[in-house]
Amino acid sequence: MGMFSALETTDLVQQIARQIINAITDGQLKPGERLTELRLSKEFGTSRAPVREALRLLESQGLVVSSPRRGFFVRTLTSDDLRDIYELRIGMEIHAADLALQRITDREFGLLRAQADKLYELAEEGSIGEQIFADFTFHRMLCAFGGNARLLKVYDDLAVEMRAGITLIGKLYDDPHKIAETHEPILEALQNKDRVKLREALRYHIGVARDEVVKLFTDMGA
Amino acid sequence: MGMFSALETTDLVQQIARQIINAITDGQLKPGERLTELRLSKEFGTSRAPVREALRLLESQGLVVSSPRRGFFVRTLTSDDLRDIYELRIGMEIHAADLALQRITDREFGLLRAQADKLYELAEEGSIGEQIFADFTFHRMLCAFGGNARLLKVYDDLAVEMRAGITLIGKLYDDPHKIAETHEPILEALQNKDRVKLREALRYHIGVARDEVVKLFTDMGA
DNA sequence: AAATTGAATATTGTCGACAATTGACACTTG
DNA sequence: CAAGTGTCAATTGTCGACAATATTCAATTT
Repeated sequence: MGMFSALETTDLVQQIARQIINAITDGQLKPGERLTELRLSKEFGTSRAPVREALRLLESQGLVVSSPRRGFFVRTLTSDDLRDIYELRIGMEIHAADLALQRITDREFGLLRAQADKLYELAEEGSIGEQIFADFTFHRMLCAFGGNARLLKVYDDLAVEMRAGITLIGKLYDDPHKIAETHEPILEALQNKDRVKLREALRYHIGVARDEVVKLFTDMGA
Repeated sequence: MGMFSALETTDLVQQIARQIINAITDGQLKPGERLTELRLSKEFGTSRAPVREALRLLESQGLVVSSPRRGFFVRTLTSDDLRDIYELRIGMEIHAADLALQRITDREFGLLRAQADKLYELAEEGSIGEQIFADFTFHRMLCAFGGNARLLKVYDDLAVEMRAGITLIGKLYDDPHKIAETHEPILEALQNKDRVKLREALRYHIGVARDEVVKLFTDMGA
């Protein structure tokens, strides 16, 4: 390893994309809202070109939609979309966990255990945002330990959409203590190398989240 | 229904992206090859702007990679990449099939049956390209019948990469008759609504494909 | 000869401009 | 007054240009 670390190449497109993502997942930009290139480029102090490229990037991630000659709009999530996203998440995460079962190291398991413990802490004294982020981190770690880079990339894309959906709902979908506890069967099955139990645990765990999210979203009248 | 159908809005970016995809999956553009914007824009007779946007689109699909200030390159697939892609495909397709099991109609099952029969026909008298496409269509139909739009989109993205990998290998990875036959257990399990058998059949079927593809690819010295 | 340096060339990142298209709104017309 | 038409401002699609950066390659040094 060299003496110096690579300097941050501040890619303008990347920066713009990041900011728009944040604005959407924070709820500052509302679903269906029009994103005119000129307005955005003025806010960022750039020309329209990098904004357009950033928007295309976001379009491929499903965060915004475009129709030719009409421009870009923040994607409107329906309850069907949310159901699909969580449903897909179930399938991917079960598969990742299945892969992780065969290759997880003690150190990695320890990291998962620690992350689960963090959930208990945050259930006592954390903000909703922190709880959601910690929960997400647990599941992302599980996917990462599956060792499939392509899967992790898809999972991250899904996560952005999930976050947008949850922000839209605006409240936690269950008691945080209960959420923390439901991670135990997952860890247990992982430790015992029990594939069937692991699958069951994840299917149940995420299935509950899916049902709650869809329900809350539908109740809001979406 | 009106008298006229909507005129094709020939989106330039879309057209360019399509052409580049074809060139890559056909093997005209080789892995690692540099894609300079000026050269492409000259070939297409456009300016660089739409070319850049098309390349970003392809980047998000994983077909090309870019590094800042250095430009775009056709993605170089490693055998690890191919393993990851097929591994992920196993997980997604099992999940899609699981969903399809619960909701598939007789008509849809008939379409799958017909597609499987087509594989036998093509094993006798079809080109390799036709066989691969027919096989792919069968599996894509299975995913579609799962009813999850988001999953189908991810699957399609994966398919583009799979096709690029197969083109790179340049030959079929197994006896076409054998390939056709291995679809029977899938159809059987689907008809009998046997989730476990369906999962097993798919895992085996795609697992064989994964192993063969990775093996051929590694043998080529990649 | 191998490695290093430096100038020349090629390429990207970004910009401002212009034509084509869309959507809104006032205006005509029956 | 409803329906349709024409006009105008706003916005997108595309382009060519320029500065910043990367790559190439010949000259130089070790």
